[in-house]
Amino acid sequence: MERYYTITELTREFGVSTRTLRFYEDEGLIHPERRGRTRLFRAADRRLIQEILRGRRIGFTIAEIREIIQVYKDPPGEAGQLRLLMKRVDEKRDDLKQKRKDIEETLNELDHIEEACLTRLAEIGVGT
Amino acid sequence: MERYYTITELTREFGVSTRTLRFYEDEGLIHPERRGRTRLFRAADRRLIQEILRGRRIGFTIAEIREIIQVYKDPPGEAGQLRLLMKRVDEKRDDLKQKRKDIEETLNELDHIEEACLTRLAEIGVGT
DNA sequence: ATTTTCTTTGACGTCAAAGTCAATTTACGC
DNA sequence: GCGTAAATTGACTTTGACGTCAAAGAAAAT
Repeated sequence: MERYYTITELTREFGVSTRTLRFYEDEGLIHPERRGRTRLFRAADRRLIQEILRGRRIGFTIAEIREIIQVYKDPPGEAGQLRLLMKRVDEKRDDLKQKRKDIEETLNELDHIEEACLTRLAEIGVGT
Repeated sequence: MERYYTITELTREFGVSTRTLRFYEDEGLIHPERRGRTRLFRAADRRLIQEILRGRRIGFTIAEIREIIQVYKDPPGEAGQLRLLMKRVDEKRDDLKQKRKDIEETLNELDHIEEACLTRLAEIGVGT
């Protein structure tokens, strides 16, 4: 018998609310099993949630996340659809590369700020 | 006489609406000059807008962006404040590093998807 | 068995970040 | 100077992503 997770176990693990997970189900991102009305999350659901949250962290909308999941679940078979998908993938890639650059730059800025703080601290409170 | 930009020039350059720039002014992120009621944007405002949009792209809230701007404009002088700031900087750094990792992973996924598309395309429509 | 502790459902609320719209006011092109 | 295009302001609306109840049904613990 495969192990399953309760909803609160997962909320604790991932730091999200039950509302969030139910919301994701309403949005068609996950489909946990049911025993009666109670949701049973399997390892596959858990992994999917991890992916969803990763998407969320980098700013994907629910719709985008759903799209990606959809593509994995049932990839388009028709050539036109495939080309369309590749175009969208390309766009997303550019988007993410820009974001990565933005992040690098901001990390540099943060370094500068921290340095400035240290310098300033050394100037005033010479202790600690 | 220094050159200035009109609001629509900037909206076109950055792909945002006038409402957005006025919103940023309302939120105290920028302070363009005025001739009568009309806003005049200087090069400094323009650069600031670039930074704001960069912050936006990586998911900073208006409040966070305002905070960063504030720190540049008038860095805290008191030791406690400085340490607090450094803590916040550290947190942000962790956050951004996680995001960078998320992006790397997602870029990999996108590569896989694209490959799969190409393979599939080769299988069906053997010509272009 | 019954208390306590989840869990679910559904409806409504909220919050950030703008979008939209209407009614004026400029500014510009000639 | 005058018409037209652009800018401003203020109010209201929207959108996405949940939060917050309340009421009621199930589970677990004693």
